[in-house]
Amino acid sequence: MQWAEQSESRRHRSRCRRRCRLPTGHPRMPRYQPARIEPKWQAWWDAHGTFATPRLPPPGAAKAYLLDMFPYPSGDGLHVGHPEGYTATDIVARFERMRGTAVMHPMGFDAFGLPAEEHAIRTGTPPRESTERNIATFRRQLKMLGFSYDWGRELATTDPEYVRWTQWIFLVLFDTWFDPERQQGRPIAELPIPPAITAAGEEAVARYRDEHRLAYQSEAPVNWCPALGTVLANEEVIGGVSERGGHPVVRIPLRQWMLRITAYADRLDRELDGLGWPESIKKLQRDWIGRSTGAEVDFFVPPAGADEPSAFEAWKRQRAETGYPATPAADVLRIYTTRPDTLYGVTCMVVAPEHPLLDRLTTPDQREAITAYCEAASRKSDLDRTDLAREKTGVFTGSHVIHPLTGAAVPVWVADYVLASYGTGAIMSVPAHDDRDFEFATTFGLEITTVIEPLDGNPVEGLFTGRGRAIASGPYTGLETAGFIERVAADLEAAGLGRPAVNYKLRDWLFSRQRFWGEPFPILHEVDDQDRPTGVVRPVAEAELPVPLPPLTDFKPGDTPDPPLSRAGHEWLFIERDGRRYRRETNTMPQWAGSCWYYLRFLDPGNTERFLDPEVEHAWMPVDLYVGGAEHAVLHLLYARFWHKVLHDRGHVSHPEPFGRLVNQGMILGEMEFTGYRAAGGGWISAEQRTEADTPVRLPAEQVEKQGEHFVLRDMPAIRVESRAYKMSKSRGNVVNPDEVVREFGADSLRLYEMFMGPLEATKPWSTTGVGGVRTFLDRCWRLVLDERADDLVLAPQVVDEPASDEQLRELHRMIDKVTRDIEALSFNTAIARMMEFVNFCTPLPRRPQALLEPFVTVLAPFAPHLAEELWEVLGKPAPVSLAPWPTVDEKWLRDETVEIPVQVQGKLRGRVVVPADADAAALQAAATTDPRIAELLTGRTIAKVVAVPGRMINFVLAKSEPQS
RNA sequence: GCCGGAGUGGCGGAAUGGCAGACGCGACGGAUUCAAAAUCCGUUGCCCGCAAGGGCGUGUGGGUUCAAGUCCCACCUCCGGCACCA
Repeated sequence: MQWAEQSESRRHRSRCRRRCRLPTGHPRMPRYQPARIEPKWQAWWDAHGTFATPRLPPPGAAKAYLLDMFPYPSGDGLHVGHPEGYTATDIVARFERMRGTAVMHPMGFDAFGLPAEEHAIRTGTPPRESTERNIATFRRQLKMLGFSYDWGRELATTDPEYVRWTQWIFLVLFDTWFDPERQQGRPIAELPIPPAITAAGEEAVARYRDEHRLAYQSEAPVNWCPALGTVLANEEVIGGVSERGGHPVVRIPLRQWMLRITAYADRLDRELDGLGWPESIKKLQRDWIGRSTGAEVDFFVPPAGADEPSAFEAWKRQRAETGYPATPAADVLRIYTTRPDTLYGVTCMVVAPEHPLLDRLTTPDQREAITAYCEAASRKSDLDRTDLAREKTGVFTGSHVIHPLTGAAVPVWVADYVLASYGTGAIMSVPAHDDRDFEFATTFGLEITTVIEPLDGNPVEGLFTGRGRAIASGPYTGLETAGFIERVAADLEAAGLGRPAVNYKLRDWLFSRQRFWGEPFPILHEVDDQDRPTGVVRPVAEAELPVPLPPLTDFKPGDTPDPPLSRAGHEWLFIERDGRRYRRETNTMPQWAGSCWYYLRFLDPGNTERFLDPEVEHAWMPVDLYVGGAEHAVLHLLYARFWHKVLHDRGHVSHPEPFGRLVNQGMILGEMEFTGYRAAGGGWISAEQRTEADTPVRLPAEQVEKQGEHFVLRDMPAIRVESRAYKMSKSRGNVVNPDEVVREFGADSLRLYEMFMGPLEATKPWSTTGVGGVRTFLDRCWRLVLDERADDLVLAPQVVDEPASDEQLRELHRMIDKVTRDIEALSFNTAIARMMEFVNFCTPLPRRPQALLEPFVTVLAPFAPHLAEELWEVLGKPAPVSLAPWPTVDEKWLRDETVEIPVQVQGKLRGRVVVPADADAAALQAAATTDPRIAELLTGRTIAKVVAVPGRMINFVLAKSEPQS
């Protein structure tokens, strides 16, 4: 394995050396040397401002906003996955520019983030320093690839001016409440205050407002690891201990900033409809939002010692009068269900361990068990609690509630498979028709009552979760699921016992982090003379933004969940305004904040008056094409849409959605690998028989061959070998470095290769010989125009200034037509294939008319811009080809005079005939039947039918005949 | 378990229901060269055949159609995502 890798890379290196070095003895021989021409043209574009974008599109011009997901500038530098999407948008940007479209094509850096902070903790270097260093590397690498960004618009989310407006948007969220009736965010000043609140005084009004803001504070349980001194994400907690170090983790409530994204759940779901996004991504978002419809139902909690039937009847009478209350009082257990048609199958209730009513429902003899159970549950992370493989656990509370329709007593249990954060934190358990309830009931030997049977009438033993027809359901017996749900929900509502309800899996967005390297919140907490918070919160005035990060030297987390910013000096931490003393908010925003609106700031990056000029916004938005990895299918794209909608509601942007068309580039895997397995004894073992004990060994391709379905060892065909490509990773050692590829093959080759690998959206393995293949193509382009044997850059002797032939023009215009359509469809691999065919066509020509080469170079320009500029110059055309007009296709060259038509007999290809392009069905048939082979096949047979598609094919269908003996 | 996506030569991949394998890699042969590299030209799905030609071929099994890689049904495998949301 070692050996194979070494020999391979040695081969690459030696090939590179041959290619890149000037040929000895002919120092001026003008070979294609990307290392020379690429920096030259990058500097030229820079100096001439070739890609600078005006503030507004010129009057009358179409606009195109072509956006890449901006990178996090990691210390590892650019990965070959980055240029894949970047090249795609760059080709479109360059193409659109050449067509006269006003193009917005910016780039920046998503520069807040954990790695920089961890680096800072390790080394003591301020995160800003390492971040700036990494940005410099990324910028150099992006420029090296010749992307046509307007670098004048570059921004980093960490720029103080950018942070200023991120904080400003937070204040917009803070100043907004969601009006459910209008389904719209509105200024907090317009929030109607109930008279009772007004009467209670100014403080009550302030509290009421705070409770309705889109940015609000709440006590949320978090994973706190005392040993590590930090709060951990759910994914970082395994089995109740920290993934790193195995330290205990406790769930503690902590004051957190939340964003009320759930208010927009419905719009975020519905407004996906019109977007030009992949259906799979829309579905991911819909699933994440997780809208479900059903009903809420109240189960009566009988007061201790009361006569239950009469208390229940009294409660029902009261409910019939007052109706269903918006918030449940302590006399009911409220549940949410998507299947109210199974109400008659309820055999038990289950509440989450955190349910507020649990304490009241617990009887003295069960208290000890319940307390122990809840404590154990509180120590588990969400991840442990939702581990499906785990057996159901739970404890009986000792008490019961009354079923609102049947009046039956239903026992109440507590179990952690019920989540406090969804619905009402309590469920009705219907074991016969829900698999989780079934499992729970089976574990604890609870009753199972069947109330639904399948529509086909065959009764089902045990669990049936499908829709069907109700049985043993009182007045609803015989109804089908949909009708039952509709009717029972209406009946419950009329009786004040329940109502139709909608629920979302989406939770409000926990927006604060106990980290240093993020945007400080522009929020002040009032403190008393002992520095204790009074609970009054005040936003920092807009004019005082940005709130900068304090200078710190120690970024380490502390012993308490207190954020690093709380260790800032007093001069940062405390501030006086209007005679009151305030302490700054010390949490910071998560990394998502900056990426929620960068696409807006690109349009107006230098604006010091506002976050974005409305005139500019109106002219460029929405984004016409957004390309990036599918890993952002949910979070980034959902968060950005949410912010955008709030900004829209508040009148700051003119479109409800930011990204019109979205495309996900596929992942680039490492090179294909063959893996054999050695058993403990040293002998080979076939891949399908291997066990954990066998050692994987990477094999060179020469030792492997394909036999039937599988790859086997060439020398031992009984031994199967695995063949696949893996995700690039440092630990696997299969990471391809763009710097090295550019050094060996050139930036144009890297760009072209990544586009030629396959469809943009497909996952595809890297192949270094494949890069060599496109490099060969570029070499051929070079030689098509230039004389490699001359001493200077001069045209090849075959290049002539004479008119192109009809055949050549036909070839040229077809190529232009295909490439144009393929760019529009983002089908770059086939566009490149077509250009290759064109070069293959031109190479053997003894005389190559300039009229053929010049349009070709313009078409090549979006793909291999540096080479195209150089060829353009040698052809004597004024630079830059990057802004030359895209060649127009002359339709007349797309039409053929004659076409070759396949002739089928009984659906099988039996010959071809050449006919005029406009030959109709009759002419086709006449031509086909004169072909001797076809005529012979038709002799003595009856033609039952002739299917002739003019310009396409002809098929003779024969009548059935007796088999000849 | 659920939801996506994909299965086509040795490999990456092309193919509005109408000539399967464009283009590239690799391999093989030739020209050039003292030799090699580079370059240029050619061959390359499998099987039978000297050839002309024929047969078979797009994960598997069915179906629709004059015609299926493409449409429909069932299944298998791989990749990715989600995962007790009542």
